[in-house]
Amino acid sequence: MLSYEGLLNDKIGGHDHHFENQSFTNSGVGMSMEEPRAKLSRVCIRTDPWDSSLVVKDRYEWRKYGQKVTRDNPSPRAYFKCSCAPSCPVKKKVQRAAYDRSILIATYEGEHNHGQPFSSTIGSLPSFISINPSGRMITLDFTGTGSFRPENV
DNA sequence: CGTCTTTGACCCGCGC
DNA sequence: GCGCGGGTCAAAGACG
Repeated sequence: MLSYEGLLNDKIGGHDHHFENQSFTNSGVGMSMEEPRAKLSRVCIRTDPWDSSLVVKDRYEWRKYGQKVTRDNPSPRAYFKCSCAPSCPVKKKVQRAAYDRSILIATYEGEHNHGQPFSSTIGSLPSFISINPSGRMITLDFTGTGSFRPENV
């Protein structure tokens, strides 16, 4: 499978930013100490800088539970939680790349406790960008894996 | 009616 | 001890 981390690493490594590994300190939230080490995955997604919403629809469903602007990035960072399962410890952080406002960096924290809502049996859906008729959000669906190219416009 | 998004405020941790 | 920053939760509103 594609190593998004590697790809992402290569891209970010060139510019180097404060997007390295975040100290996953289990503070404030008394979550189960099943997995002391959460899996961190970073994905680079190309999208439009005009996209007012950072709702990235991958193979899972996410529910945005917060948004904050950090000092490191002028762009707002969005926090997502897996809304597919009630006990999904997976969290996702999405933020626009500082070096390229047209690139979204999604940081996945943990693994899913349930199967994907979308059956990847077919796998005939490479990469698609679906813009909701409401025009309020843009959905990136790369169910096919590795179809998106963070480089070249 | 249910679901999801959005914004603000609050809390905690760390540093100095 | 105080300040800054980051992160999360909660409530309200909107839309399907």
